[in-house]
Amino acid sequence: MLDPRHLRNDLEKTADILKNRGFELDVATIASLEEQRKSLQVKTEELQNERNSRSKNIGKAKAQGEDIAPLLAEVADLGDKLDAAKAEFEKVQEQLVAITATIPNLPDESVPVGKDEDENVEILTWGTPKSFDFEVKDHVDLGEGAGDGLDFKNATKLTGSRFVVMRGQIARLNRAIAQFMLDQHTLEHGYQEMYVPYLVNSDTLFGTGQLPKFGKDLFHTKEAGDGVMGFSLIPTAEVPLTNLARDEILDEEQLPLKMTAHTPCFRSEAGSSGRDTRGLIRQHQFDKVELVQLVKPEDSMAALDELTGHAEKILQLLELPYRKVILCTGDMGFGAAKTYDLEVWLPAQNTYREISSCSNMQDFQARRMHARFRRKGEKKPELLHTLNGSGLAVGRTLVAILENYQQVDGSIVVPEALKPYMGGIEVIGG
RNA sequence: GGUGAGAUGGCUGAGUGGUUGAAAGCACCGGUCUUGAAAACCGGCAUACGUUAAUAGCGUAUCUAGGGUUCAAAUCCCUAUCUCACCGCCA
Repeated sequence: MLDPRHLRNDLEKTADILKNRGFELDVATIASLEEQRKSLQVKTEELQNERNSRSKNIGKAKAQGEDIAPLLAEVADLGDKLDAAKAEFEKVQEQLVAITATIPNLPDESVPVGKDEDENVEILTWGTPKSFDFEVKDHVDLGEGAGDGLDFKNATKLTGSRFVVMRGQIARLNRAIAQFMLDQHTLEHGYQEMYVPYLVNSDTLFGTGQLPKFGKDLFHTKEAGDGVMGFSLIPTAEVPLTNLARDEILDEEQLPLKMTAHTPCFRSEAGSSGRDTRGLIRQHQFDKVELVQLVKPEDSMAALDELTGHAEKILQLLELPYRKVILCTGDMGFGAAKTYDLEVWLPAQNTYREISSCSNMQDFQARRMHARFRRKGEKKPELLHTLNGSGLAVGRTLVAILENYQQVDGSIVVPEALKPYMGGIEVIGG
């Protein structure tokens, strides 16, 4: 959520900035609602003030044994007037909240202006794509070849499209990848390992920005209604990890708070039917090791570089060629002020594909979830800055390893960094 | 799943429907005293929003949450959530 002051004092300027990310701010509606809000709020509070003071007087009069009938007659219609004013005020307030909850974050000044992913800017490339002297197979052929290690057919039987069954050494490799990442982040990068619920309520989803706008991308297991909380499967561990700070006031000394978790992620992929239908690239369920940092505002941009570096380190240790791009204004996610994507080289597609997305949300999520901290010696709590990034997506890492480490006979060499996690296995399949 | 008891400020914990945003204690901050500290004593100590130049005043809201009754609700009623206890079931 944006600071409401942007909408009160800098409406036009805010609208211009949001245009860069392809968001049309309804300036006229907001301006008029704001004006109504102001006068209705003052009016309502005045009426409440009157009711409070009159009620107090009635109490006093009664305590002194006076006749309160005339006083009661005086306030007879006050309740109705107050109810009417309140109803009007709440209606305006609701509309205003509904609008502000769907406004995306403002891009940081350092973010290139652009329309879509074609205008993202490459920052660097790392490693050199290996040249193969045979025809490369894609990860589906390689995985199916390795003892039916990737089994899409059975997954379709069990559930439907966009799921996978893994078996044997491929399943183990998938586990090894996650273990390796967790160890690296906890032992070398200073993150605390966390275990979190995979089902979360709608307050939590609102906090990180999935609701109210992106409910269609989620799997809901229990519908909300009648005052009952709904539950949804998490689309990323960012959701539970970041929300740990919801409604909390942290001490300055606790920051930066760095957390990591390995969780499954569930995405309905609404609106992407027909894209990446083959293989592991786009699944309804996949594993991810997530990095989350809660930091002081002045530290968040440096923290983004650091966090992105932690994700890059994984790719480097796995010796997977990648490139780093900065997303342009038009391609950024809803809550992000600045985002780096890491894209890994996939030989079979002859291109780089996203494997990590690292974002600085600044105070956007913190404002939604009242996540604050207090500086030593200061009275007033301030909003935290929140950051998150994939470190990395496990499924896509598996894809990258299968394709980049393949040999002519269809076998896959286990990357050096993963050997300790593979129980002596050095080559898979073939 | 059943039955019962609860949910009050950072924590503990009072609170007969009426000058209660809320006693008291602890913690914390400032002061007096002291060579210094402790003790004792005195004072201060929530958050959000609105108005405002103001982190000054003033107003409004907040005693788990949402509804309701009332001139007036922490207090009465309904619903939800959570916690605790016992029973049932269970990895």
